[in-house]
Amino acid sequence: MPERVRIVFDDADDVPVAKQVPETEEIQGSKPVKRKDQPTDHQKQKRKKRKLEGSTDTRSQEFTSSNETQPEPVSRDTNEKDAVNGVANGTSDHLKNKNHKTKKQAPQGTKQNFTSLREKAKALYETRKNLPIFPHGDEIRRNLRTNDVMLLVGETGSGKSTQIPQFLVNEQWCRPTKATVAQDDGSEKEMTVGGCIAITQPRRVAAISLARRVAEEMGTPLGSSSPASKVGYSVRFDTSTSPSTRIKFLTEGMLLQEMLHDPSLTKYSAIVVDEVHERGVNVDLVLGFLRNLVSGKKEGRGGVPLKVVVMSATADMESLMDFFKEGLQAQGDTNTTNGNTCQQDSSQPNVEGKISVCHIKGRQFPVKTIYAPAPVHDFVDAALKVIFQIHYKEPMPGDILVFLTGQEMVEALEHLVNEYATGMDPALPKVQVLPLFAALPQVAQQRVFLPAPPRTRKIILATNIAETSVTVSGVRFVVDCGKAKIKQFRTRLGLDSLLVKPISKSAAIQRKGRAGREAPGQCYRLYTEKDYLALDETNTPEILRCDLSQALLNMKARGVDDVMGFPFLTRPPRESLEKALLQLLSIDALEESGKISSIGLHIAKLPLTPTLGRVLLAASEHGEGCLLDVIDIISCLSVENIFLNTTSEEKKEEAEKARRDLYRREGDHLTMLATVQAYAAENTDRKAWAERHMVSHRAMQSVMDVRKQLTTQCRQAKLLPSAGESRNASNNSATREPSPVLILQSFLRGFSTNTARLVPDGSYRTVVGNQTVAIHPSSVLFGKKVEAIMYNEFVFTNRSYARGVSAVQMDWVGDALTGA
DNA sequence: GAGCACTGC
Repeated sequence: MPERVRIVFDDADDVPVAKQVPETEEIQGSKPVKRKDQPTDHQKQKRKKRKLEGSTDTRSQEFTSSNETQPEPVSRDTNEKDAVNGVANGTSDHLKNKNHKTKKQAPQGTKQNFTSLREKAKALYETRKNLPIFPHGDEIRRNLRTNDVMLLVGETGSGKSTQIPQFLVNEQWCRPTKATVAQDDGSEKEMTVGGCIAITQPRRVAAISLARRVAEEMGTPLGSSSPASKVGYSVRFDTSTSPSTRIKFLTEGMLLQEMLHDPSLTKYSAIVVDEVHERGVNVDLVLGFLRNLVSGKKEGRGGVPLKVVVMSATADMESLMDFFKEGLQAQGDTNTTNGNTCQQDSSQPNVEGKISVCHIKGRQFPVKTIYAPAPVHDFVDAALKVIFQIHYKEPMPGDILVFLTGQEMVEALEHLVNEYATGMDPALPKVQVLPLFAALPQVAQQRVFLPAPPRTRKIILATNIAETSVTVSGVRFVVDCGKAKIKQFRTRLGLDSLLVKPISKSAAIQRKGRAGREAPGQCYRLYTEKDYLALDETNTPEILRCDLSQALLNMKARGVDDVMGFPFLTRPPRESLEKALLQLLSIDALEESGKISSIGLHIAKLPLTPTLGRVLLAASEHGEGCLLDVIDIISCLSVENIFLNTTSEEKKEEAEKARRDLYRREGDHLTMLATVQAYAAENTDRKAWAERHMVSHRAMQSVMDVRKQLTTQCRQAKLLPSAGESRNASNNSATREPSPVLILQSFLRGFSTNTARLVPDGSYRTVVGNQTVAIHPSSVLFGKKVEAIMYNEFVFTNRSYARGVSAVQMDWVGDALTGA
């Protein structure tokens, strides 16, 4: 077997080396720590030249090398956070001992507790001082004293997420200020404005772990653990703050939610928007609202300025600069009606001076890039060759991380690598293949983090989950296929497409950076350098790829009536905006005038898509029992798949058997209801119950969280009687029979356009648009023929699929479409 | 006969 692999490589050796020296990507500076043995750039150039003239380095004959040495601006710094945590763990043992000693004298004393917190913070200060951003503290403070807006490029490992809030928290402008604030009704009110700093994060875990770290560095307890805590966080289902909180980490969605109640963000003196380069829809909305705030008159803040710091890991700051400049200009020259914005910066000195830009180098080991000499068509085959090429030639240690497009490819390659490895020379180190994708059970995902057995190289086969969400240590080799599956909403068809597309340059750089976390590394790109240079610079912002109805409802709820005039960092096509407006109109979230309706306002407050929110309100009209049932179903729909994947044929049969008592012939919605109710009724061991029924316990825990949140909100909105009021016995879900007709009719109020009818040839055609759609194989209705179906999602992968499907009657669909 | 990745008072 190994022979075969070798032969493949020998073939490749005949490929002539067509090496071009790249003009780009050779940026000086930012040397990683502890690298005395590294050659200088001059030496590297020399070596590169030698290689071109025909070196003995066999590696370069298979893959041309661009010899990138500089740490590129690697986006997304989960790394940074991990690195920081790693150091923290290193010191904490030592501190724990200290702690232990002092505890003997005053075991329970709060005072003692604070002393140890301070000691720990003191020790951490030494680490903080070494962060690349640390020397920039004064400069950053100085800039923000005069400017309200600051753009900061901080590469991976620069320490920006943890240090910026600490740099600013003791500034004069960050103190709470008494101000006279204009109220909505025109009256004025004396109130305190400012005092807090908010830092937004795209992910929950990041928000929580950063808060924990910053609390440690500041020597303060975390969040709600003490009323004196200065650092807290707020994410969905988990808010931990205190009356003394001055620094708060929150998810972008949480900040939007806060803005719904306090549009002027009166609690805050500064908002730090971190990781903007990820460009989720929420961050685009946050930036639009913040631009309006900083360039407005700030009546809602009694004139107290709000400082905005926008942080990104990629250097693409020009568009952000223009974005904020435009807002401040509009404020500055209200008299000028000149349509052309000034090209020359110097002609707008007032505006220019209000925005500062700061660039902080990161800390990353160099990663050498090796390109495929010719375009690759079979990624599985190409990756297999490269994996063994690395394994044969490169010394241990050094794990390999392979980026592939999806589960299918991961499993195919896993199979092949294992097959080759069985015939490998026993003298060679062993290999351990570890698949990694989101649908993999948690336990299997965790295996990636365990150290490999002795003399074993880990080979991690991952989807783009490893690009942002998960950091694996020990990786020195990255193999990148250059593609990813990307979900795109197609307005015209009203469906989501999940297609394999080339990644962006910044994603390629991000993937490559995963090899240089702990030591110099190598990145094998399974595409040519020419193809790399042709990639888009950045990922397509989500706002161009998704259904905009939720974003628009969000804006309408904040009083933005002219959504076409909203300051979008990237403006979605007019067609998408119009489609979303029509969609909102069709569910009565907007009035004919385009203003938000009372129904719309209600829906905007729910943590649901507008359609699901509409369903919830429709269900409330059918009584308490129906609403409770619909909440159960909606909770499932807003969570990942609750049923575990069935990989093998026998497992599939096993699952069918285990779930038989949960399946409902009416379809997926009532099946979900039966599952939630059975799970909730299980009072002894829910985990065991889930395992028995091949239901994901993790997903069900999330379902229960959402269910609780929605129930609470419905009680507050008086859609349900308050918790204290005794429930009508007939409404107890354990004893009451659900009404499938009422439930499905409630769903049709939101999903009337997501319906299809059976046509004589046995296929389904959408009622609106007459497109062919197939029931997704994961549905309980898969292979069944009913008069008509209603579905939650319309997805195009290899063909058009309806997911989340229930049987409905055509006359219900007719009623729902005509609004009867 | 099939599942890129996140997120929400």
